[in-house]
Amino acid sequence: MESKLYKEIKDRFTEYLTEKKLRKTEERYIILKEICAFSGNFDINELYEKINEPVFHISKSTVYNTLGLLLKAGLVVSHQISTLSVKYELKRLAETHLHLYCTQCGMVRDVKNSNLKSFIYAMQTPKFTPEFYSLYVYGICWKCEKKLKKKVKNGNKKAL
Amino acid sequence: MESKLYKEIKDRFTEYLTEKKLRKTEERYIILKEICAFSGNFDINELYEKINEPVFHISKSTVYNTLGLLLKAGLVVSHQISTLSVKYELKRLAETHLHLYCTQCGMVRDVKNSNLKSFIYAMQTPKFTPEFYSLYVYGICWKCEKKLKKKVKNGNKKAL
DNA sequence: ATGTATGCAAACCATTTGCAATGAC
DNA sequence: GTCATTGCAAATGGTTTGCATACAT
Repeated sequence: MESKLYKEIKDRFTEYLTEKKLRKTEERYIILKEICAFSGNFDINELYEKINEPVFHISKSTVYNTLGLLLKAGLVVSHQISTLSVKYELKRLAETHLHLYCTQCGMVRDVKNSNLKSFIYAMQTPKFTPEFYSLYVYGICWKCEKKLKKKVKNGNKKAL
Repeated sequence: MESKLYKEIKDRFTEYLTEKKLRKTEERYIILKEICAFSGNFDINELYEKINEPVFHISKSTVYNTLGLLLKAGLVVSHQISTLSVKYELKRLAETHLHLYCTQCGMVRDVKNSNLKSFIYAMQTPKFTPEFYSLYVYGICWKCEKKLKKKVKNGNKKAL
């Protein structure tokens, strides 16, 4: 099933490949299709596993390569939050998203906020042409907060 | 010369170390002092070189260790923008800053904006307790824009 | 036919880990 | 004296690079 979103973004990717005289390979479109099926952020491993399940084989190099192309084409954005994981997201979705990052468990939750875009683009940024933004809010998620409260009750004063 | 900022943050670090029963070593205070001397973001190498110039020697392990502590203590925040560089910043300064990131040359410029804080904390974040945020605006800096215009004039259509 | 793309393996490099020696308490 | 911290060296692991083979144009 080809989603409406995929169809639209696929066309823009094709335009990009044509303009830059790059090849339209099957792998690239398979990767893009799987990316469009995510509703929010994902990392390279989630994408890699999804693509190669259960059979078709596309190497990690190619996944990296294609993600790089999509970043350059402005169709995907990357969020590097912690040392251990780069998250990617369709630019289209990311534009109205902000990202809640739990500093305890590393969870990232995307939250929609439609005021954000206009607020940010209304700001002055001298000598700089903005193209995109990303907002991370760091804090503690609900689950971790519960766990922490338990610990405090038990008199555990160590470890934040 | 001990800055006012350093004095204040040093006291909060001391409180933290005391509370957690950690040791107050000379190295930790030297590192904190140099951090306070930055007016905006810095990376591990800039910090490391500044500390060990021209004589005193503190190892990179210790710098990493101390940065980790300061992050836990909530005195410093980290921004991981690209794969190759984690940037750090005093939380105190970062709270009113947003970050302009040039996707061409990798430059990061901190810009003060006093409306930001209240706008962001006014947002609803269900099941999540926010503690800090960071906003990156990606785009093209002035210098790179000039260079790109030249390239386009010369008919270079390749490489974004 | 030409030269880009794929996919494997090896290289890279920032960060983390292990551990003996040091030093804060 | 005890045990956290330092600093070196080695390990780790995500990402990048090199190159032979495959394939889009």
